[in-house]
Amino acid sequence: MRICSHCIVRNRAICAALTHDELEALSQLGRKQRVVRGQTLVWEGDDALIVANVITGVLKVSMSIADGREQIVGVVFPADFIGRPFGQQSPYSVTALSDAELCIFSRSNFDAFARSHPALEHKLLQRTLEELDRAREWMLLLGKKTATEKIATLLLEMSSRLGEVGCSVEQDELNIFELPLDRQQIGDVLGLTIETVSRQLSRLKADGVIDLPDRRLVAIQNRSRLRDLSAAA
Amino acid sequence: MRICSHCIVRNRAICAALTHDELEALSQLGRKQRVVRGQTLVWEGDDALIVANVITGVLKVSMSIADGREQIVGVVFPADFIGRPFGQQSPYSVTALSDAELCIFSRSNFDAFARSHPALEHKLLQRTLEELDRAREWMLLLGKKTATEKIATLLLEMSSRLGEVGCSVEQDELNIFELPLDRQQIGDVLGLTIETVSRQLSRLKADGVIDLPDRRLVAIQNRSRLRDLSAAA
DNA sequence: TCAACTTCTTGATCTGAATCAAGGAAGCTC
DNA sequence: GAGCTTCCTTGATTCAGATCAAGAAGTTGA
Repeated sequence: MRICSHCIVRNRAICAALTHDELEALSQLGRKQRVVRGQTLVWEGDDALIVANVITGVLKVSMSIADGREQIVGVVFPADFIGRPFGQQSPYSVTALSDAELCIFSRSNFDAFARSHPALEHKLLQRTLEELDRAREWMLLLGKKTATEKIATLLLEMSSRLGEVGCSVEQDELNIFELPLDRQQIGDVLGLTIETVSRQLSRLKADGVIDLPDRRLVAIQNRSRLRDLSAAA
Repeated sequence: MRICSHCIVRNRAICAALTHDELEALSQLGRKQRVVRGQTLVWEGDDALIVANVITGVLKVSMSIADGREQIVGVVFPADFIGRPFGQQSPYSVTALSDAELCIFSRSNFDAFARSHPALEHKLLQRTLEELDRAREWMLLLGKKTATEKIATLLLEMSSRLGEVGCSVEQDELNIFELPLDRQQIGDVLGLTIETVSRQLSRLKADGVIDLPDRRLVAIQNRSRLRDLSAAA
């Protein structure tokens, strides 16, 4: 892996904190890896052996209860960081929602490198703080929002997160996008059943707030109405 | 503030990362402050002007929706860190649940100090990663657990968190403890109403799993049963 | 000691979302 | 292009927890 300078997420991933030489050193530790949709990289409770940067694709972070109930606790996009540095076990599973390309490191190598490169740790800290903010925002959604508000919030969030693309740090709010989640997974993100998700989406479509050209596509037709429905702060 | 060496949380707070001289320097930036129960240190959406270490007392971190619905997204104990470093606004409020003593810093001073002391940033990163793990664990609870499971999980969590005390890094699981939350706040942590909380607690008492000697005290009488009820992983 | 208040408990009823139950539509395979 | 399979939608019914309502228990203060 000696191609960081061509990496399409180089300006947005945590690697952006490093100098040319440092980047070269880090790249020696990592390797590029493709994963296919459905593949699980890390299992909940297993030793946390790897960390990675996402180059392309979308992955889910999930936790579950012994009887099989599952909650998706994070959705990971290009330029995001995956894994649990400085921890022996991973408290969650990480699974690809689409085919994806990762820049993967052994956790112990990465931990050591990070400890000796404060600029990288600083970026990682900022990422983790942002991730914590997002997790807490989602706790508000899970604990207090209605099904309609949950769906509206998710659609707006997806529109925004999927708008961060390529190398640029800029982002757009997309008005038409492909959901990286099927209906069951939407339910697992929002704490709803698949039937409730389907009904809510049908109703938003019937009300002309969105259109659903096919199973995965969403077109936002009335963003301000959607924002009202989301009970955003 | 030149008394860090006598601080009762010195071994457990993030300051433990610092040498004697560094600690001296940091202490010049901070001041000790008392807050009373109910006092709000930081308001959701306001500029994030301060950060702090908790010396004694318990505080809540909360987020809310415009119509007043509130979700408690974190409970902060002695030796924990409060605030949103490296961010302009605080996305959440921080309010004292009991009288408390804090070691308080201006955020900008703290940010600058942290950036030039990697060992401190490293500790802060570890804290933030642990906090993120806890937030995600709570997302599983909010999204997928029943009222009984939620209450059982909270009681076990409180028993464990309140057992981390004083200067020592050791901890116990307490079998009798005082809840730092009233019934409404328990509801706001768990995504339940006050009535449901009250009913669930009454039922656990009737079943002999716990005792409730008064409004705030909880005695765990059958921990393994409580653990079963919590649907722990 | 009592009045006013706050907090908590308990009961009755309601309701939003879950569950149960059929189908329908889109993709794949052979 | 017939038959699977997977995913999604829609309808009927149920139920866990919310809401509405009343009072009990504890607290504060004169």
